[in-house]
Amino acid sequence: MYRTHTCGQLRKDNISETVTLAGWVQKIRNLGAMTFIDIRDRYGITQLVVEEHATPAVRETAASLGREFVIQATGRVVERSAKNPKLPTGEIEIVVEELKVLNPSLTPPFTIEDQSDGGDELRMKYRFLDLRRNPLKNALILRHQLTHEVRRFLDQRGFLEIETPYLIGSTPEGARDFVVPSRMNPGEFYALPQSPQTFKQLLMVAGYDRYFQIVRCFRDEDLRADRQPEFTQIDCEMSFVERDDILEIFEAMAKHLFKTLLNIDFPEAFPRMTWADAMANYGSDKPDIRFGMTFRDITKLTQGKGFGVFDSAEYVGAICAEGCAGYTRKQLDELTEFVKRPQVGAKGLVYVRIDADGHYKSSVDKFYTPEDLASWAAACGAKPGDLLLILSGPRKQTLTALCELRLEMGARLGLRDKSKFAPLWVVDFPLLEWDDETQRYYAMHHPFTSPKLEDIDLFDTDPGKVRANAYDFVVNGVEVGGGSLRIFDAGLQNKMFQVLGFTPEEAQRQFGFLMNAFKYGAPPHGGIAFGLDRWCSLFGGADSIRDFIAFPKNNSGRDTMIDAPAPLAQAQLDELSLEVREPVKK
RNA sequence: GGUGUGGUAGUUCAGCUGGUUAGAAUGCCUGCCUGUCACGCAGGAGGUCGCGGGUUCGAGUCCCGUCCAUACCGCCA
Repeated sequence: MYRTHTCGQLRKDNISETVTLAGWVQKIRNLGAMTFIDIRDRYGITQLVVEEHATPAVRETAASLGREFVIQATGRVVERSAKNPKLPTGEIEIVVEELKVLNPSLTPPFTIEDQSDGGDELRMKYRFLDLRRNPLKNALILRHQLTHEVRRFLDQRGFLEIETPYLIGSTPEGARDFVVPSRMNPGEFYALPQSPQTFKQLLMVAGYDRYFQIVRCFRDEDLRADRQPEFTQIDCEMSFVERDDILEIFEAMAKHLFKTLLNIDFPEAFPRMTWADAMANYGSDKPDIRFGMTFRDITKLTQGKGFGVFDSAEYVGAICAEGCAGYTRKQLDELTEFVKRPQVGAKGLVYVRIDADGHYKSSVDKFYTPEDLASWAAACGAKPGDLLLILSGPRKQTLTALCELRLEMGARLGLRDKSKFAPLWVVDFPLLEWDDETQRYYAMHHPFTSPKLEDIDLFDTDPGKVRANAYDFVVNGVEVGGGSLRIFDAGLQNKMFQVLGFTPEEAQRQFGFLMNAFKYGAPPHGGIAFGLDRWCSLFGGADSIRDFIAFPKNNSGRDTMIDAPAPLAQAQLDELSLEVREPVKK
């Protein structure tokens, strides 16, 4: 038997018991005649003490130890004379009678502590050591609890977890596919799924009316802090449901997760906002509604007074920063620099200060009377002490820039508190999105999304105006889920492909299997998929999803620990009928 | 594909307008220490300044290129 207890288990109640612990050496403090050894495992840390009267063998072994050695110690649990309130086991220690090195360790390249001294790159290369640290351990525990609660919740409501294939066919729509060569079919390729979308729809046709899967998805696109090439979705689909049936059940799931993982109650229904309102008031399809500061369109109020910048602008929008009238010249200059950054993309920033005594001071005093400024303030609901920040230009671009400015102001004013959660449903997304480059419409969600029936006439006149039965679940400005009602009529699906510029032959080749299935009694259905990694980072109060994935990829899509991707041997290439055009430079 | 930031002991970093032998902290090694828990004290080892080229009497420092990392933009149905 390697151990009788874990390193986080022993308390005062165990005093005078003889126990055996096994774990890693966290720290050695040699005081000469006596040596303290902190032994660590997944469950905690316990202090071992090797006293002067220990056997020579024990003392010799103790002297030979280094950090991260795997050891086994047997001894008696005693009450400490000097207690450590920082440790759950801090009231006791083990007086070592037997000590064994189960395996030595090289000195780790960084410290295995909550605040490690190692940089990201190094810790990634030695991920197996990094995972010994509490922050990563806790992140993985959170992930486990989250998936466990999801399964529990959905199982109780009759959802079946069904696996779908990872080796499927490639489709050009959407993100780039990761591709896998087929040895048995030379020159042909599988693709890894970007999502199990079509398979879950086929399961609906098959009659499995409540399906879910916690499933890996793959997208060969550039990475971000919150984007990995392989990521995990909580993928769900239901039959014989309308939109609100889906929103209600998954709202209940979200509330269950908030309650069980963070002990946060949401007694009210989550707010719902149309996509059009989200864009007009927040300039984003995933607004952070932890704070207000919504946009006000003051285009009409600002034009015709001789200020060329506003007069020629398609859109003039303002936000009201409460209590910021005291902003200094320097702070306003900083904000101007901020909005001019290429990522924000505004040309300049106009401000109006409403001083405590009700006087107005703006950067455009030359062009506007105090009455003009007062009318803007009234439109924005501003009061003395507030600051209006105004951007102008082409509508779409200005809304985006104003969104960035709003988020920046929210951050500066401390309104984006990570311990607060503001969930939101964004509904009625547009069905299609025009792409200037390729001069065609693309499905905003995916090509199986059902249009709203009342908009169906617009298909022939103004396809860009057609709204979809599509919805996103947004928390604190992060898109954590999205879904839609699906098209279940072969004729309508054909129409959709037509609008997307597919010839009937192309549609048949790529999605014929689905269209064919729809001819055999497809029920009305719809679903939603949640980003598990993002949900973890949100609950864990982190900006990056990487810490919630045991073995993530770096920014270049590489795993530096196992050194993947890597070139293939020629024999392997030959077997796969592959030729590498340019040798890999290394 | 683009923009910004970074790359100097094992590790995290400092190193000014170019100028003797490139520093600190921590880790590591040795010795001392009976109540430590960021133990303490004394000593020691440890460097291709990412790589290549250029400017210069002289480059960690300036210039060009390149590689790597990272945040963002494009991209992500």
